[in-house]
Amino acid sequence: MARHLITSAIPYINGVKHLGNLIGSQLPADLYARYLRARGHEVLFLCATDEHGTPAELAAAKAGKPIDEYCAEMHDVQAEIAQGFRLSFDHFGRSSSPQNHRLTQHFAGVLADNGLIEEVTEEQVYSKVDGRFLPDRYIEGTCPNCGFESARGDQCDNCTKQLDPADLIEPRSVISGSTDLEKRETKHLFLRQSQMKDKLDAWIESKTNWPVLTTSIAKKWLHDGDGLQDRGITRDLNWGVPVKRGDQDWPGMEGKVFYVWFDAPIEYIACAQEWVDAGKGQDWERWWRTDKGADDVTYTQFMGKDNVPFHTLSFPATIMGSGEPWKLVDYIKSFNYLNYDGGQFSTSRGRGVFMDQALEILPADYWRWWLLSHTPETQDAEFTWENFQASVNKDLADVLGNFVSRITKFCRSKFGEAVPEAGEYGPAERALIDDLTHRVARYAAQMEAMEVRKSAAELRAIWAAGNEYLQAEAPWTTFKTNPDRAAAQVRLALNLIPLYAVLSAPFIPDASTKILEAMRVDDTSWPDDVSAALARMAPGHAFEVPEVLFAKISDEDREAWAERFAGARD
RNA sequence: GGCGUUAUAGCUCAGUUGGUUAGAGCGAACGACUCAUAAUCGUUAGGUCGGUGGUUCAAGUCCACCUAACGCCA
Repeated sequence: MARHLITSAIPYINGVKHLGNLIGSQLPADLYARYLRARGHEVLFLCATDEHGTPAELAAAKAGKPIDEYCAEMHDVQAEIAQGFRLSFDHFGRSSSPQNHRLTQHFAGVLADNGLIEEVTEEQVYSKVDGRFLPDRYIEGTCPNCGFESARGDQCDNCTKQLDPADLIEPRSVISGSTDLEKRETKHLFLRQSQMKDKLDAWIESKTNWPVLTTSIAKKWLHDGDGLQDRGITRDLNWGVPVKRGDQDWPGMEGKVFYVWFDAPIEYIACAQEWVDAGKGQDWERWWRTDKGADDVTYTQFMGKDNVPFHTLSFPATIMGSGEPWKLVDYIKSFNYLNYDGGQFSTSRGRGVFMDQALEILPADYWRWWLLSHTPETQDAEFTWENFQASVNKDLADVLGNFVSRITKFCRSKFGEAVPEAGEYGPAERALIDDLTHRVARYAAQMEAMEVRKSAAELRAIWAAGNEYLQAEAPWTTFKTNPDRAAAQVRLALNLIPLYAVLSAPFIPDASTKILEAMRVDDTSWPDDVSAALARMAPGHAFEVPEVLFAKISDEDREAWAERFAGARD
């Protein structure tokens, strides 16, 4: 029994996320959390919404709502969708929480005390009409290079030339369209990451068991060009954590907030406080303070590759720089991208399947299985409707669903809806148990190692082993000449069902529950002893033939969905 | 323009530090079975591992160049 802290990258607040976001962090994190709980470990699995920053402000403005109201609503929407996908967070927090405000200000304070914060004065574009500074990409104008009229301040979308807002002809605010812009001086805080480069470098070097995707990205940022750069951690915005030095005002920083990338990872810690304050647990420091019990915690983070720099460098710089005994991450599992039918998922163009839409058309288990069994672990992966339909129909409906169906129905017709008691197990049964013992051990090892696709493949092989056994032993034939022998075969095959349900629960929790209910099995303990686990349903144990577990996806459905999600959302 | 990633059977993907006849699932063909969601099980076919050259006793696995796709950056 060990203690595991697990966090998933926190999704941004401005809208429903697509399947690529889901498989890139939350879903594999959930798989791991469920597996570890099933093995009897103590798990704290946290996630939250990332609520600060300009995109959130603009999304709220577009929705015609105050920013705080908008975020509260979107948080509830995302929380409900997460529940719909059965993401088993112990708490789904908010980076805008008072706990995170205090903690973020605390970290900034101690970092400043340790000489790791620098005040820098720079010029930025200010829009008088909007009453705010404008980030580069929120300034538009005519491209000096190609004449394109909607070139953004950072780059022209037409000729791809990189631009400075000052280059634009007739620059205007994207927010209001106002051309009344000017350059103003503004002061910001920078986190002196460069001071900690060697320490971070040594730390990354020591993580020899991390995925190469994780370490290679970290090393690139550490060593490329001039090496790790200091990073601005404040912005001229209204919505965010007000800049304070601990609980003291920060002279010269009035009206400014911390940059979203500074406060977002700190929410991992604040979220544990929210978890306690919500009455769901107690003593969050036992998970986060190595001086208060977190020394024996194993902390694992899950994220897409775009988030790796912040988790391998920026956030550790914050933790290390504080000089306080906060828990550092032990393992970072990162993922590549999921592409949609030959291209990228696109939130802006509505291309691909979004989480709410996915749940509208199919139960969560279908998505969980396909996504997890195709997780982009070693390279970018590809979602196509043909592949989705084929995989789900074959794996879930045919291999697993039909297995449950065929053996329960056969038993019902020959022996009734209870486990038959006649007959003894012979060599074939012992061989199956032996085979499954090895397979379950391999499955556990893959899950332990967070090898998601390999775990899924092994689980499928375990399902198939039941079909192989039935096909080879053919109880329907045996029954004609030796009913007792058939009874023993059916008894073993029936017992495979709850075994499969328990093993499969991290992947397909709903189906697992349905199966166990139909089999009337309450014992969901992990099958450390496969032989014993296959005796869970004793002779005479009554069960019900379950409803069809997984209906197949028809060609008509597939074609309709492919068309619906090709682009231009709603 | 610079940097980086990827390119393995029709499809989706595995292939530790270079080492026997390159693997899996799906799809295909054929066969078996008929309990089951026309499901299952078995067998077979299919790849000069993007191209060229090089290092090595030995390269999908290292190096150079080329091509293609994608990504990041100034």
